[in-house]
Amino acid sequence: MANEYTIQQASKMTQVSAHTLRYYEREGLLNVARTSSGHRRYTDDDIGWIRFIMLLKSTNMPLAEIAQFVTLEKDGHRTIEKRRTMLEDHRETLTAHIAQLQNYMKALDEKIVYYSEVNDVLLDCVTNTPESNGVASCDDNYLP
Amino acid sequence: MANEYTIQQASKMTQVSAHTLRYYEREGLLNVARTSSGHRRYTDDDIGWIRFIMLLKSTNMPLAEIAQFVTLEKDGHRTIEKRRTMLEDHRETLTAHIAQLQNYMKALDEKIVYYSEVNDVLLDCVTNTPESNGVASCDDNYLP
DNA sequence: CCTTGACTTAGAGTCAACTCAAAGTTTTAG
DNA sequence: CTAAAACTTTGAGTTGACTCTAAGTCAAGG
Repeated sequence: MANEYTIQQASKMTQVSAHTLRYYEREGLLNVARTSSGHRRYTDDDIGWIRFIMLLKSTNMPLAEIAQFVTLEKDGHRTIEKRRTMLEDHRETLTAHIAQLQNYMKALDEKIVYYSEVNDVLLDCVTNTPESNGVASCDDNYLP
Repeated sequence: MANEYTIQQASKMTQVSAHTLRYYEREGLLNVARTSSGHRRYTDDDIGWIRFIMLLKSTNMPLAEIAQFVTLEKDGHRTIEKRRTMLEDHRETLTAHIAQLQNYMKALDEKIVYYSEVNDVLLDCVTNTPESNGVASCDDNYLP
């Protein structure tokens, strides 16, 4: 239960490259124990924390903010309230972001419908001889 | 109905800075007419197109892909089918992305619940005298 | 003991998407 | 007609998040 992993093993377990793991440590997102010779040894807690970092990252939290979270963590349980608040704020941001994406999705759908319709019109143009039809849309290049 | 706008006006109308509008043009996302002296003149179609670019961008389409879209547009209606396909592919990507964010949201909620619970436990620790309770979690710093 | 592969660091390079600066030209208001 | 504001270009700088290189140290198998 007190497992330790090299950077390569940690990399495999978390799908984060060793390069990036070192980078995260330099940026203060991670604080990994070392052997006497200076090699990193990741614990299960570290692995869990890296997975959490990936979760925050995937939901658009910037590294700097994640680093701030870590700073709070170093100050122990006095900061738990603050950290929960950070997570809740982040949750709000994410909710808003998802809602906005769903709106964009609607707009995108409308564009797609529009393209389908224009395509139908143009198929008509092709079916008839080019000269035999003077519909403006057959010559239009622009599609908003 | 054949309105024309300077770059500043276009910027105001689309909320995209003049800097960025020039940048987009350099990157092939935009093709704006000029006055005889070389000043840009944006049409209503250009404004519509910029808004469309912003939509694609907001839904994570990289500029390079948007530029490819423009290239197809230049080739006229022969490429409409292709462009619709691109939009549909993009729609799929967006759908998947939203679904994933919703999953992350669930994971985030679990973390928040966890933090709330830990906080409750710690409040207990504070309420009782420090020495009178030997619960490990009162001293733990790590929160996965 | 030796080799091979894994590890270490500091610092440079990359990429996307801007963002700004400098030096010069054009437009417009008075 | 002139001064100020707006425009032009080329090219460099910035930011966030990596990604790689070089030069060296360490660890495990035969």
